[in-house]
Amino acid sequence: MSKALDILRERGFLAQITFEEDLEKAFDEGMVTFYNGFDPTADSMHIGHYIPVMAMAHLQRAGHKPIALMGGGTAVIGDPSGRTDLRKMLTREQIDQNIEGIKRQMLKFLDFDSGSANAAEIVNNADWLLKLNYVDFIRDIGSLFSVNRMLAAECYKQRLERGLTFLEFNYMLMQSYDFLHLFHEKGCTLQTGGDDQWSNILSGADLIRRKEGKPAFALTFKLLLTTDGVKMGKTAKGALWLSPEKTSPYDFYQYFRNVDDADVAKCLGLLTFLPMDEVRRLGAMEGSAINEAKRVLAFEVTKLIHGEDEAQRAQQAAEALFSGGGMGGSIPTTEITEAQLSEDNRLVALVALCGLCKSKGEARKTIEAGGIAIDDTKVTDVDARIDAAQLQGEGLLIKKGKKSFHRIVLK
RNA sequence: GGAUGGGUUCCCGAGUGGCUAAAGGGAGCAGACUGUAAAUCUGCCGUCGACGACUUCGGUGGUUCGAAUCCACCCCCAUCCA
Repeated sequence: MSKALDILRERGFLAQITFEEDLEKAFDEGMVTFYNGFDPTADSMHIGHYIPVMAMAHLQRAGHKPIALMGGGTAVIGDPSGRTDLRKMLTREQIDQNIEGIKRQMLKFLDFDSGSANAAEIVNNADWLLKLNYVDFIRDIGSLFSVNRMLAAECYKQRLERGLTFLEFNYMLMQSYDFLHLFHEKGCTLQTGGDDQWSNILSGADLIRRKEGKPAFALTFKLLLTTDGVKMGKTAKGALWLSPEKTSPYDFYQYFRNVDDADVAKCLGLLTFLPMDEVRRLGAMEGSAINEAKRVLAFEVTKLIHGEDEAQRAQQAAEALFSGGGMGGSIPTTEITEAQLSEDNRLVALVALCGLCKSKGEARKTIEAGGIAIDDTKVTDVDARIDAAQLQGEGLLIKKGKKSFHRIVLK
């Protein structure tokens, strides 16, 4: 039974695969060790990392061994795929800290228990890349790369028109070397990643085939794009993060509660573990009935990331708020002190403080546009002030537009 | 190293001495309509205790009553040549 690939195929993960039949056979014959790269540029994953992690989880459940490679060594170069700015250099300590944060989030999806044969592992390519000797490297590895072929790769073709430094040009070699290294050290024969990584992954697999004469495979996942072709997960506040400190469970829930109709089925397959029968049933809903599917989607995804309790609370909060009025559940809340309040008790200050608006000016403009309501009453006075009494007990519910809520209570 | 063309607000991109906080588009936010969707229409869209004030047009100096716009030097980018 070729379960592993079928599962990914059915759920809509697959973008491109090399030697599909051989890979399928390898999956069927026994445990395949595979890896997926992650950039430890922050201490939390965001929704873009989620697809590979889900795919890794599916593959591990099918009996294969996942390795999460942290790009501690390559992060300092910056992947040229689709990006124009060089990334900031991070210190070793920051990177290690970030890796810890990311690992903690992966624990929910991957089994790192060393007791099992296919336990997941985390490695950091800084451990081997930083030790490389330049001359050895270009002789052993560089000699196996054809510049002509590299230039033909789609990711460089575009960059050639805009400019590409030699530093970035080397990214492909380093990533290929990672694959070779893991092939040697861990018997890793497959690299996975987002579809924007196709060229890099492919060249790694090629390197192993050429240098070792052994099979190695490349597999990419579809990127999480909205129907408009834009990367999903962009919000007013930036990326959609998996850590509750960076994106509250409520906001996280709301993001998926609000996805485009056309994206619902895709998201259910990719982002949840729901059986495909259920995914198809929900995805086929039309008109306002599809709101039910969105509820399920938002709940399931929030549950996977933040746990069932948080998901429940986010859902209750959303439903209480949208069905008119009430508090309850976990609405993002800000506590403020008497001192803060006496310093500036204008409503615009509070709205800016809690993050509903980026600045007091923006808060003022939003009020002028009729976009701010307190306890469901539209505010018309730009100079409105709030006193301590209003913040007692349950506090004050500030609403911006139709979908953003924030509660303010006195500490 | 040489020649040429460039660096404008979140992004693209006009502007070539005062009428310019800087056209237009995109993104974003808000309003109407809706299903917490999409499409459409409308408003906002540098910052601020805001009928006013302050800071922006790669950097630093200069010319001028007045500069994103002119001059000098410097930095960066692209294309061609080496």
